[in-house]
Amino acid sequence: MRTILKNGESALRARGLRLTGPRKVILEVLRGTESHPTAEWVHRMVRRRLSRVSLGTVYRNLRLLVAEGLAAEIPGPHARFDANLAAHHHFTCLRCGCILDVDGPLAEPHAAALRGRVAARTGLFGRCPRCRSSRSRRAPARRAP
Amino acid sequence: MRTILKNGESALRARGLRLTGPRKVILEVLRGTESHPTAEWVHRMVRRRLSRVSLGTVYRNLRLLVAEGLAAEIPGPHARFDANLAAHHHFTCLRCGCILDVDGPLAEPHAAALRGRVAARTGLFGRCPRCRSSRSRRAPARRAP
DNA sequence: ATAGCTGCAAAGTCTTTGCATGTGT
DNA sequence: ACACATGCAAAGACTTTGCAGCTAT
Repeated sequence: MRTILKNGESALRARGLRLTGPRKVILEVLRGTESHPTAEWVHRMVRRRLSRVSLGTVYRNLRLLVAEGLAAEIPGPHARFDANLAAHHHFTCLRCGCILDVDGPLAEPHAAALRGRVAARTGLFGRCPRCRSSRSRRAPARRAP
Repeated sequence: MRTILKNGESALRARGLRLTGPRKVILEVLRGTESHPTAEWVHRMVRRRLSRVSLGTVYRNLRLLVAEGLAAEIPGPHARFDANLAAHHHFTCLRCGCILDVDGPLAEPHAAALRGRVAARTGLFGRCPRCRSSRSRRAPARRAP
């Protein structure tokens, strides 16, 4: 954890970006979770430590981390962010909204297009096993966060 | 084409949905393109034939087609829609926004989760070959539509 | 000192909805 | 007839941005 944070921090420094309080906490929150939090969830967590941080700042920093390659974004309304850059994919259920990590590699020929430093910015969409086996038209309770 | 439309129309009828002018044209436009149009693009095309159709109606019908399983949606701001339900995947470039079709199957174990009638509602995100080879930070001209 | 950040709030962008009016069946 | 659809415009949800005041370096 310490190492991870150091990495993130030095990565920022190396690019001439400042290590402000809000930014540091945002990075820590993002790296400290296995979930794929929304900006709002990150905001809530950050506020537990720095109560005056605004949602705007959270968005700005999240986008900055993505732009710098330090985090991945899962597009969509309620975009989710992920600091786990080890190559993996996300499966997003279009019905209940849950997100599952998928570790395996993709089959060629797409794998080639996904390798490299942006490899983690990937996603798969469909319906999760739970929703597929459920008959109702309504989605099951939406998973947090 | 005739068959395809008939299929779509009877599928709607079978569910007790009406075949109104706007709805018919929206379905035709969607089935008549290989691109992955946004709601706005569909709206423009529909208006060439029925000039009074509103964007709201286009959205309503697009969502209805997705809900009925007659079209797939690629989530995100500027959501894109696709009436090609043959199993395939979409690769979306996070920088320039282009979308490429990918025909191959996915590697296990995710493939299992994607098979079946919702198999087409899938997507891959990353950076397209063009953007990956380009050095600039700005995205190349956004591809139409 | 000073370029970069931040909080705040206002403005955007894309999408959904309410309501009165139309229209397939 | 009458339930379902539509057009219009207003409301929403989420995200971005302008600006004046802070703050790492």
